[in-house]
Amino acid sequence: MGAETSTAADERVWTIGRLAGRLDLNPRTIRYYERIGLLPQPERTGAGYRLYAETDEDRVRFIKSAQRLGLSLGEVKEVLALRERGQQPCRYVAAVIEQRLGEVDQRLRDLRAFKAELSELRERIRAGGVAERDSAYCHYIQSHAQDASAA
Amino acid sequence: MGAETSTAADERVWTIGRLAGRLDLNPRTIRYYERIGLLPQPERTGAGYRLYAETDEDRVRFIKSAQRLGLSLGEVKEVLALRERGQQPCRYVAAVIEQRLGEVDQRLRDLRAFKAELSELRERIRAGGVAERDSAYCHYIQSHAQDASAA
DNA sequence: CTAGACCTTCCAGTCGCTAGAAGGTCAAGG
DNA sequence: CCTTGACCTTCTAGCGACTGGAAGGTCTAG
Repeated sequence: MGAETSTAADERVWTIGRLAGRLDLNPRTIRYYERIGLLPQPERTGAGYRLYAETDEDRVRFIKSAQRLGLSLGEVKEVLALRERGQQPCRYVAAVIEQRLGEVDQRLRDLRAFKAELSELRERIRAGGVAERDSAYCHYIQSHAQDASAA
Repeated sequence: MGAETSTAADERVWTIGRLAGRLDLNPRTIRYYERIGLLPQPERTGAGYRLYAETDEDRVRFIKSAQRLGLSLGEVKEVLALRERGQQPCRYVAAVIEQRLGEVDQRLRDLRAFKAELSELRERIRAGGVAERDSAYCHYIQSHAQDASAA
């Protein structure tokens, strides 16, 4: 817990578990990010333990923020790569946001339709409306499918 | 295309490609269903070609209907297994439908919140409100994340 | 000195397919 | 008879974003 490290003044250094704790993540997730190239190869102790500092924490936080906005890890990687090439990733980000919004709208429409369908089926189940005639598999599902294709 | 087969009168028989064509599926999907135990081992020709009849088509149609109602293939397998044990799967199905409805509601709430967040970020991007000050990664994402955590 | 909490690596599983590779089979046409 | 090309077979591996187990090394507190 001492503050002395070899190089910088306040270069706090954590093992993977501590970093994961700060970020509320599974250590495996951090290794995974490293493996797919989202995080650089960290320094190691003599025993091979990974060592992390604040820059790594920032980077993971950024990844998580971007993820929360619907960027895939592949897209996050692209953003990070653009930055590393000294370019502005923001145009790219803006395009992804735009695309994601379209997808969210579509998904909302789908989900609302799906909910209506499920609700209708539930009503029918509640009402006991489907007789216990022997349909091959499950009469709830099959009569529902029939009605849906008929409509 | 002849109607004569060895056993039953009108036992139409198709290869996997024809069955897939009727169902508008990839043949690989049908093999996949077989592999995970959703479809029984079909008869084979001397050359090893799979042979299917109407009962198989019905079964796949049922699988697809159930899937459309949000059952996972694991749950479909359970339904099928119940049927094969001579039990009524409908109670099980009703429970799954109920659960799925809850999940859909939750997902709708999440998605609406997510859309609001994305829209707000888009507005900000459009307005050009975020200055081009050099934040470490992408100022759109980071300023958004800050605001979100502050709120 | 030992317990147990951490760390390392590698391999495999999740879900619902989908694709590639390498090879066998079949019907039609030249 | 032979070839072409569309079909079929199997095996393996990939997608995304992790997560888990196994087998072993390391570190710290009591």
